[in-house]
Amino acid sequence: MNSDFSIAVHCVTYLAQKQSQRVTSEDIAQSVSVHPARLRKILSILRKENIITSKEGAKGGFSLNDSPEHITLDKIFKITSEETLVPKCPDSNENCPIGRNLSNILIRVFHNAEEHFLNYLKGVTIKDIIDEINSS
Amino acid sequence: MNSDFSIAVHCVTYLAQKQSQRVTSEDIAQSVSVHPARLRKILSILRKENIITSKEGAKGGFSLNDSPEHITLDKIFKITSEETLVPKCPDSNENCPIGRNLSNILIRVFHNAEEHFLNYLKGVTIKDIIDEINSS
DNA sequence: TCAACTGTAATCATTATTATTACAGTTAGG
DNA sequence: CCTAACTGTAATAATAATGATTACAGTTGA
Repeated sequence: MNSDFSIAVHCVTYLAQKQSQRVTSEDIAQSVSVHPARLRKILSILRKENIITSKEGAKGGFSLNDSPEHITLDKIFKITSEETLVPKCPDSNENCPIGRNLSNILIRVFHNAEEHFLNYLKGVTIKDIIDEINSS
Repeated sequence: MNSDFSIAVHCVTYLAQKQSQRVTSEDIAQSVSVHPARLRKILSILRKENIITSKEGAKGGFSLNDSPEHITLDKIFKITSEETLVPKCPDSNENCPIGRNLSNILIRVFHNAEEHFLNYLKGVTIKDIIDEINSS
């Protein structure tokens, strides 16, 4: 798993703190310590899902599109990292009854496990995170 | 996440099918399609946790130490891949209130989410997997 | 028109993962 | 007690994934 998810959460949290002000990828990069070009790629995913809005050109930038209490972490996880929990199985021996079947079975098991994982994340919103930050 | 977990499950399932026969890492490698030296490293973890037994020397090899219905996937996940679900956060800006606090908050959130994940895996045993293999 | 942005692809550097080699230590069986 | 067949483990090399950086076309406000 790469760190797109945690970076995305960071971006959204950052934008939420800035209210509806428009901020540049350069600004956000200051907080996340990640290259603006990479941020823009991740922000682009969030935009396609309507979580944020972007504006090109001078005085352009990014801003939040939804309220922090409506943005749940499972949504962000799904769009940035879905399926990354499913383990890669080596392509095992097709002639072995275990090798042949195991990978599909494990993928199914992991699918279900990921669902439990997401189900928990569904209960956590950006507002929860902001509250935690403010109380610490 | 590397594929140690799925390889470990494969090994245990394989040994379970072989009953208490002793098999070599070379044998298992045939089924998993992974280098014997890597398998021995993973098998070594399983041995330390008493899931399997190993015997060195001529006629040596590996065999299962526990019954398939008692071996749950969460156990295997924990010993091979614990904490791998927690996303790596870039070391964000200490001078930014969000950067400073977010990584700890996310780690906590992911801890909890991983627990839900493991909780599901706890309900799946090696016997379940063998049954699925046999019925397919 | 130009400076300040986003959007995106291409390239390069770094890190993680995996395969392979090597060899010391153990053991069964002659 | 020798030797072939194993495990245990470290070291090295190859490959793949991730991330940083550069580059530049396209958009926009002033």
